[in-house]
Amino acid sequence: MPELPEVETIVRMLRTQLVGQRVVSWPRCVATSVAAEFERELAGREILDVRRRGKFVVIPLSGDKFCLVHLRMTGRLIIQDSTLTEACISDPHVHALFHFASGRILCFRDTRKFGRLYLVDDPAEVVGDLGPEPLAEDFTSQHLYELLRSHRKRLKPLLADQRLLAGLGNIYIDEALWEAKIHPLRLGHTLSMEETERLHAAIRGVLSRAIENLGTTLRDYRTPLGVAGGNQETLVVYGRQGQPCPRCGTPIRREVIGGRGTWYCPSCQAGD
DNA sequence: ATATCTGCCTGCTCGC
DNA sequence: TGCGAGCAGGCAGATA
Repeated sequence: MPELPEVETIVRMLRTQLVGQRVVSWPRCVATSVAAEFERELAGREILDVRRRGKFVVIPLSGDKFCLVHLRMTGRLIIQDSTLTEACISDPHVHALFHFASGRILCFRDTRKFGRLYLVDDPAEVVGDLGPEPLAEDFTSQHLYELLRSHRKRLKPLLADQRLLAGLGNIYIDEALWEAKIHPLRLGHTLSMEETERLHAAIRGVLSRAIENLGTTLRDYRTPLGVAGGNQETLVVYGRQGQPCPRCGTPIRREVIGGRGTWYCPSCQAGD
């Protein structure tokens, strides 16, 4: 499932491949009037940049429009040679296809159809409510401290709330909490400054490392050129119930918190 | 304000 | 072997 590092990896590759390209057509999308509108609106526009905001891909287009993509669980953006256009169109999971004058295509493929495409005048219509970027230079531990104190929520659902902090998902929350040695059920406002500094460093460290490794591939995620990420090798707790904590040897525990599978070390991360 | 539940989806795993 | 049940989870929306 693409979280911040996966989207960042995708955005970097798309940027090198697509900036300056012109959308020729949009031959296929879901059969709604909205899709027809998409096709009409996109044709002829040039891709000016490819950026990321939280887990969104943000594509500024010529003519003051923005295309935004959220991959949710299984969404993928794939760059291919147009010789494969027919194969893409006959793929039942391909829901949209950008054609470019260069002869390449960009496929939006999503087996579970949770992903979303947007075409808007202002990105704020879609991402206006997102919290700060955890990797931004000006996102300090003091900011995180204030953010944690502003809500009486448990850390797991708090860190997953995109309105409070943008980009974290199930995997990196669990990994960051393990690294910071903090229990996922702790109430955010009970963290000391020292604990907050540990969490701040852990979040940024976990995300930065994942970007260096081109993202975490557990099943579906691939870069736009079809390559799996390598960060799954570095995961310590996510999906590893019963396996020994590499820090203390205690078996990793799985618990459902806020409706999500949550993995943590009951010894290192004691005290909820 | 926060927690909990449902729906959206499909592929995969598990148990019979 | 085959099949149905249950599960996974980001997010929106409803409800407690």
